[in-house]
Amino acid sequence: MKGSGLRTVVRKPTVNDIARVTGLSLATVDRVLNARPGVRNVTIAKVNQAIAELGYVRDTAAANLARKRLYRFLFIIPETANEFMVALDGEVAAQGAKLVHQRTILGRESVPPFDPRAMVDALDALDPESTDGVAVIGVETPAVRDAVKRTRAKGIAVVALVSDLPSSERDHFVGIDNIAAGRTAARLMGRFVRGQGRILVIAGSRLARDHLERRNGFDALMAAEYPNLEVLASIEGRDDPELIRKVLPEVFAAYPDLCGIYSSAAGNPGLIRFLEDSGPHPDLVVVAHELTPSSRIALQSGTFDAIINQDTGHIVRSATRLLKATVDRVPFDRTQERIRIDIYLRENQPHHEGGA
Amino acid sequence: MKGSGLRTVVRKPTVNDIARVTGLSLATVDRVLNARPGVRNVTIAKVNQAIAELGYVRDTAAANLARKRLYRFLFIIPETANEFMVALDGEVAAQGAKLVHQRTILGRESVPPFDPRAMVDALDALDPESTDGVAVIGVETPAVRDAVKRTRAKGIAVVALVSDLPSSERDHFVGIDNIAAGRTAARLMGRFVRGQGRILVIAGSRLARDHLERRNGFDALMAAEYPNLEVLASIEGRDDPELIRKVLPEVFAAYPDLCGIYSSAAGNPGLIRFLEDSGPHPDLVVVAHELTPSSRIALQSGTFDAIINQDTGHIVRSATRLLKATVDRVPFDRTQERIRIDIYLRENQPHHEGGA
DNA sequence: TTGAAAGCGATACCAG
DNA sequence: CTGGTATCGCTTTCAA
Repeated sequence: MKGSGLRTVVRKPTVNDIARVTGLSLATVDRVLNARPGVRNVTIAKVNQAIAELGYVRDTAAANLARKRLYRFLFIIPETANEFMVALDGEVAAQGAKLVHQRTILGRESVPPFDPRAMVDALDALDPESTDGVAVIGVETPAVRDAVKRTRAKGIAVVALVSDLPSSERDHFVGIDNIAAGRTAARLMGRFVRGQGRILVIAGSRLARDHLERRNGFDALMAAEYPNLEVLASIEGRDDPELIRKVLPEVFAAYPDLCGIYSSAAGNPGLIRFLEDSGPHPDLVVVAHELTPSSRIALQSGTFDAIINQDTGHIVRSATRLLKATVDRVPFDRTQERIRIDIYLRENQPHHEGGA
Repeated sequence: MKGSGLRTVVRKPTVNDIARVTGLSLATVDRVLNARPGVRNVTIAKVNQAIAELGYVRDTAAANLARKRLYRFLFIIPETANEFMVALDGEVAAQGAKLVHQRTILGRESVPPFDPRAMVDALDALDPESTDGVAVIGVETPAVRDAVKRTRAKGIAVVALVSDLPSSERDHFVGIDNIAAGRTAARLMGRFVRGQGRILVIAGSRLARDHLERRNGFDALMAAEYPNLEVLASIEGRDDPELIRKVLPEVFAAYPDLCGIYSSAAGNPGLIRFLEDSGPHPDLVVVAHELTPSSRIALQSGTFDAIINQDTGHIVRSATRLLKATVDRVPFDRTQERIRIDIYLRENQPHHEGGA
């Protein structure tokens, strides 16, 4: 039995120690700590010297207390009825309720989906006086890209959620690697399907970068490794359950040898309803995205074979932490912020204990 | 565009407000807030009344500052060389380094693996004066169970890590549902294997509850749903790579129709070495546990087909949060603390960006 | 049983 | 350019 126990009782140095060591006042120490103007270079050097020697690290909690700091973050989420967005919005609301007690307030604002113009207006309306950071789910168009740049220029931190906006130079992206997610779906499809036949892909919007990336990843791996499975031209579900439900009968009629469906976007309830109404499909493999109330049931009953998920709770927590780290200009833990590409089968599905 | 913006600037009530409203002093308010003795019942009632009316919630950061609170937690981890334990230990070290700046110090202590006696001694040596909580990975024997009870009776919070100790009435369990993990492995095996044949299970120790549960879950699902696959009596790998490597040749010789291996414990490097030395096994499906440096490579190269993982970073963070919540007697977020049963295929494997 | 006042670590305002 | 001091929300002696 050995170990690096708990005996290291380290009285950490404070601003007072720095003041004492340098013979300066608290006020001056604070000035250099916060890079405020009006301090001679020699003095600055003296303080930094002491900081280095003492190994001083600011106590954020105390600083926030004194400063009465409030983190005001806004989540701009598409106003769609799909379960994933609803879940995400619910997480923002739920976590926001707790974060109030940690000097953080989360606001929510919804904009019409796939509407770059609305997103631009929402961003341009932001006031840095009342908003420290914003998390957006948007489509990557030049207008949006520029609006994000303007927002950051105003001094508001920006993270892209779910669908990346790399060209906008947002501070961070919080979401999964969608190309990898598409490849993962393809791998599951390839290994689960027996024999050969055709695969149907139900896509969402061609405007959304995440949907496109999934599709590309899926097609690439299927083509490379499962030549016996023919991937059909995808149908555009527009995340609309009713639309999806209505077009599926024709597809099934046209391709009797359909052996797999990859539902790469939203609108799963329509797919589920069709599959359950049209009797059991024992040899059909269905892989879908996002663990939601309806897809959960479909997975349980065997209508779906696998679900690829991104954890909405994690996404919201991560976005909040990253916005905080950005405005505080402090580093963050990469591994903690990496959103996993979750694979759920019936057996490893987390139990739903009430909650939103 | 609508939303519940950010305008709600809520000046939250403080102890001063309570004092003012009740006409009492800060000291008295503090006494009832912290359930300290020496306050008349009427006074207590008055304060509680005000708390309820104002909707007061204590500012933990300020309280900890004033109290100079330090959270001292100890992780007792088996002194095994296996990659999973090494990773876990590394996480404790890494997170501990950052947590110092958040009034939290994480200690580490190692004990001989599968040695109930050593664990009991380590627990009994704990002093509540210098330790607020402890996270243990241990085997569930009556002696350990009682030692955990004594530890809690001393006023030290206890969480079980990775392998549960339900009979000990530990405060929390941080880890996965291992029965479900076993079932998940079985499902992957059943869906990935083509045709029929025998399945080999490499087990760890019969003392470890987590290993047993995985085995039970695996067997149950295989028997119920894949009768065409015969699961052999498992071999005891004792988490020892060398031992595993040495016994495998006989197994392969004895069962030429081996079509799957479920490596349910540690010791993967031995399995990998054997598989790679004995030439390619195109039709052999291998499912193993824990994403580690060696299993990562095996997954990438195709030697392993799937890996079931529990995130060590998450486990350590969760254990720390739960210990904190326990000693502070405050609630926690169930969904955040649930450790997922991760499934990794080659395609959704997280990129390794340096780090431990 | 209750209150006054100092202090935790850091910030900010007002003088000098 | 630099220092003194009140303050943030809460805890903790020390007195009364």
